[in-house]
Amino acid sequence: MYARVIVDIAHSQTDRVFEYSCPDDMAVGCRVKVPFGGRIVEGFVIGLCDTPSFAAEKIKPVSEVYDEQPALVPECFSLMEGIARRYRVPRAASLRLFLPSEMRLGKVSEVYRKYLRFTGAEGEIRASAKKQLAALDELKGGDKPYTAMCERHSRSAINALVGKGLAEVYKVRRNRTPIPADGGEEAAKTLTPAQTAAVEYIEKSDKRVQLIHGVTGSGKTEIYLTLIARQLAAGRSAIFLVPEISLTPQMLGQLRRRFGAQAAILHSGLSAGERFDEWWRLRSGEAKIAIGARSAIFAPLENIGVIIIDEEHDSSYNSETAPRYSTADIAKMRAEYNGCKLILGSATPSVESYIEASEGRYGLVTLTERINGKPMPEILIADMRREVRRGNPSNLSAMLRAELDEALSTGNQAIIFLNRRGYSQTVICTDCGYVAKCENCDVSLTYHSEENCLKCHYCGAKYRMPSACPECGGRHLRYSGTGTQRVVAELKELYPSARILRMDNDTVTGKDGHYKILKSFADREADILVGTQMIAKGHDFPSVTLVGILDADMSLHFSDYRSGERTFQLITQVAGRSGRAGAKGRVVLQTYSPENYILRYAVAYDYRGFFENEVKMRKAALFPPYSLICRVMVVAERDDEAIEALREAYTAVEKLRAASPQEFIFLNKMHSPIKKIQGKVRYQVLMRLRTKALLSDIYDIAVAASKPSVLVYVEENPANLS
DNA sequence: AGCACGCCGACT
DNA sequence: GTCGGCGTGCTC
Repeated sequence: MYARVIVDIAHSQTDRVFEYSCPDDMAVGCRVKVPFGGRIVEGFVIGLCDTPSFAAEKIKPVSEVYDEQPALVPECFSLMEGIARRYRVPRAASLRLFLPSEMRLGKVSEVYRKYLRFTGAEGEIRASAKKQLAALDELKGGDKPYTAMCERHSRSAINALVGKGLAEVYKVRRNRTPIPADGGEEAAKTLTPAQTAAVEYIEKSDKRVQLIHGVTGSGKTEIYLTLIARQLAAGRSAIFLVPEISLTPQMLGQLRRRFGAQAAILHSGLSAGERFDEWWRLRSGEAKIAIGARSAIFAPLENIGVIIIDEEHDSSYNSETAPRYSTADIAKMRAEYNGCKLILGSATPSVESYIEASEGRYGLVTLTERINGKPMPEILIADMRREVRRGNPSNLSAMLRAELDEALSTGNQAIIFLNRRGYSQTVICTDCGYVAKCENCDVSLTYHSEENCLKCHYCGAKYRMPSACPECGGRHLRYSGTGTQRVVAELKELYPSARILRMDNDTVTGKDGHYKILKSFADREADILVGTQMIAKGHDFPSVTLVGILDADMSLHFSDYRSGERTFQLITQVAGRSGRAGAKGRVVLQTYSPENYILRYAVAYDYRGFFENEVKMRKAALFPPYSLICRVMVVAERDDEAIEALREAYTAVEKLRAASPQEFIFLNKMHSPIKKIQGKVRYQVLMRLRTKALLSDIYDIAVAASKPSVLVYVEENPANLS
């Protein structure tokens, strides 16, 4: 028997199948150790054959087999090919996605618990061997843990029994299963007519992908859970994906209560051992539901009955390291392979997905009513231009302050949203115009008042806050642009008795930091929560009646075709935090562009209106999905090497354009908007293409232009252009 | 990716 | 005369 092996070396030159002789009981999907060019490396058995296709005398034997049960499910091999081809990575790199990282290099092994069992064999025990007799007697009453038996009867006695064949040791894998079901079991809730209709529609539909567009609080989760439960009942498994930030203990506890040990959780907050065990519970079939962030799409499940991607518009579903896969793409491949549905859910679907649904390629479920029947909070627009004219230097408009007064005096809570951490965005010298910049990155530094220092938000470097301008020695350094720390300072002055909590990257520390702050706010240990993007995701705060959005414009004026979409999503999501249970909520939206159409649609909760406008705009201007924006990034330590690689890539793309000029709407090479990050220079070839026809050629160009010292990679419709 | 094999400069 | 630089090439 011969094993067809992919060695675990992610390099184009080793990205081939190697053949090794192996025992006849070898199984496809096992991890093995094999001799490879004078050393031993890990590999994956991707196939078996009886006759080798390589000179038999050169074939070596597999040196070690890791897994009793193959770690890789059969589906992995078809996905491996798909990913390797689609994203131009070696097959070893695509196979690594299917294994938890701690499983490679033998970092974590399984934890076993040894048990003793009476074999039933007849054997001689002298009457004087009292300990052995007593131990055997106990064993006859049932299997016992090995260590406990040793303590009770001494190890020598136990080993003597084993030696005589009267008892035997067997191992049971012990699971380090995280997040116990604390509150017992939770029964399925009765579905509303709208939810029932949604489940029925989805199950009857013949479309592979289903989009659920449901307003905040419309009960999407219960639909997901019902779909999962029904697949489990049919003997199939399920994958449930949420953005990393939504994997809160509350959310996981809810799933544990509902599905018990059938749910396995895969996420970065777990210890290596926990993650390993949860993974094996899925692989062995003990658990049937994989819950996690993006990477859980690679869960080792067979016979998948449904795949769910909640908050499908969330950008965390795109991988930022090679292979730069889109989770929905992988999910589609898996849904196709398993013949199951892929459910995409969101209160603000991505324009791309909604186009697919509105043109009939995806099924579409629309939920317009909230479960509790409460209307969506009213969104008021505060015109900040008028505040400036009135001479209000504050970051808080008169309208927001009046609403804050009201909320606090009635004993309710408020959330203030501002997507910028730190105290001030930058420090500028009003004498000479000097702006403090990072030495490693081409960005201005953010002032942090708590540590009285300047921080770089791209590389984390800290600098001492200068007392005078380093350029001209001037003493007039001005804090320009507001961050969360400054808002907190301002609120403290205005509301000295209010308890204020801040949540951003600086206050969220440790794996539960995020949750701790939210819990403390939910427990009413604070009156006002000031935070960045991370407060926008679906957490329920029943007593929040006011949400303030300080600079709704910030994302609006980026020169990015998705800025309108992002702004709409952000406002809708943040607004959804207000008035979920009790009194009617309010939202104050501060802006310098109150007439902007994106804001108008957001205020009216008019997704359709926003969508139709957006589609018209993108069609007319040929923006995605009516074109493909493609960026070849060149990142290197040395400027000359980067420029050389950039030239090479650009010349190759130009050659493509000469051959098919009709494909190109735009092509240029340039510095990236942020010229340097973490000491590495960044250049790009930017292009807009009519179709995906040339995409694979572009990937080839990037592979060809990269070197060990120069990273060259392709981004399709990049989420940001930094 | 690594490691071997292989051909040209400064050292005991 | 040797030790060692890292350029090319192979790994079942």
